[in-house]
Amino acid sequence: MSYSYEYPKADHTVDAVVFGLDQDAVSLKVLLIERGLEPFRGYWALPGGFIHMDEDLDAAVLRELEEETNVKLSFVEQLYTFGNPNRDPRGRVISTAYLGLARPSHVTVKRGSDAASAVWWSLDKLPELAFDHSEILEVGMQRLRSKVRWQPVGIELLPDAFTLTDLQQVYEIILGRELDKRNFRRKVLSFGVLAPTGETRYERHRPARLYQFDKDRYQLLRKQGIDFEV
Amino acid sequence: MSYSYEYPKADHTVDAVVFGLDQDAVSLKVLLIERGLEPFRGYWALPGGFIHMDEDLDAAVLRELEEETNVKLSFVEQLYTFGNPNRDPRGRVISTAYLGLARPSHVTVKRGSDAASAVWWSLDKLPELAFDHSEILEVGMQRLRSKVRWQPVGIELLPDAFTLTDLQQVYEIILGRELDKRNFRRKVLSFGVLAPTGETRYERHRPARLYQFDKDRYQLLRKQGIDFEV
DNA sequence: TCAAAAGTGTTATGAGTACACCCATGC
DNA sequence: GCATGGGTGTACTCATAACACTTTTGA
Repeated sequence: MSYSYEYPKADHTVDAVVFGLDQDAVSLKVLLIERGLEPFRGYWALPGGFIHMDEDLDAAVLRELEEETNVKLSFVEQLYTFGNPNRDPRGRVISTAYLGLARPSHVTVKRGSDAASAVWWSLDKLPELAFDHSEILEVGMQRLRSKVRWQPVGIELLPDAFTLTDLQQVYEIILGRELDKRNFRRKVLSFGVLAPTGETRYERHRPARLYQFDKDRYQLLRKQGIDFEV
Repeated sequence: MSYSYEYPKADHTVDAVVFGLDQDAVSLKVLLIERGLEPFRGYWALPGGFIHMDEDLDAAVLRELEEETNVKLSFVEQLYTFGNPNRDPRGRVISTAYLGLARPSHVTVKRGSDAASAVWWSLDKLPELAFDHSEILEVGMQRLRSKVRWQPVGIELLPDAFTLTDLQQVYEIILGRELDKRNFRRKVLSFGVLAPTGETRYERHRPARLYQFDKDRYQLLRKQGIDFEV
């Protein structure tokens, strides 16, 4: 069975909006690459590239991310497909954008493939981006903000063990407002998806209890339709 | 400036999951076409087709819908992009799916283009669908159900003037559960986006007040971050 | 006068929010 | 002993949810 289409075809790319935390867990960063090829050579852009003919879109994102930045994701979901006919000077290029989250421990940026370099950029001092990537980034940020209200997104950004203050800071960064410590703790603990490791972390002051995320219990509650609004 | 890519390219289509109400406003239907061409000739499928090189994705959906079914939408948004390499026997075809809503008054299905026929199907007795369209339809249904909790989706399915009982029935259909009449009315009226037309509709029993949707006021409240959970 | 859908308020419960002080450690 | 962040409980407000009867019309 063979069907042939001879008319011109669009190209298809994937691009990833990947967020991660700074080491001090106090600011949110986005992963950008410096383009090594035309067009927009020397500009900063979202990591991504052309899909292969035999790979799924999700696989293409992970591959491109691995090739260009060596970053592995703790979370990924499809964001939106951008198809404006003029969004790419090379011609008709449709791009499916993904939202990704990475833990700090997994971030070891390397040189590779089409990218001249790859760096975590602070969201408050971004460079001009190639193509329509500013628009894509904005959509990614909106999605992150709306996700955080219903799902324990913060956990995907933190290391395996973390303190409740760490977690609260992540939520405050993403939501862009301060939260009450007592209310926050009561709320997140009431979900029953956080378990103390028994360990503590001491840095200069009173040691803080470390917690870990109980993924099985989370999946169970999700199936029961439980929301996790903070 | 010219960049040429000679490797094989995927095709790109759009498909639409379009919901509408039956005349009696008591059941939710989905718009399907009967395929007139191979592959899956004679099967039922979501309306859609190949995008043109110079048109935006949104425009492509509306065009295909117009060509195949003559249905105009009161609401449309992008749903998800399906890119499994084996989803289409013709080869690599990536499809961006859209969610659409149509008012009953706008529904006048016609013959045209690739479709042998176009019909509103009840959701509880669907035929086997072509390609991965069952999966796409399921994603559309999920999106509709999650949207209904935050946005006055019901209004996009009803005619310009409607009774509160109409509106409640729409919500009950989409949510799949019964709602309390008094609570529902208090809630939807409290948003302040419904205005009585002054008219009533009488059919056999006590006449019901007709309402219309105040779109300007709705946009205003949305900008203020107001949610519309029912 | 009866059948059928339209329309209307009150109460109880639970969630969200605001708020201030003591505790454990390093220096 | 003091500076610093860790850790805890109560009271108020507001939204949700449960619940039953009267009104208006056509037949």
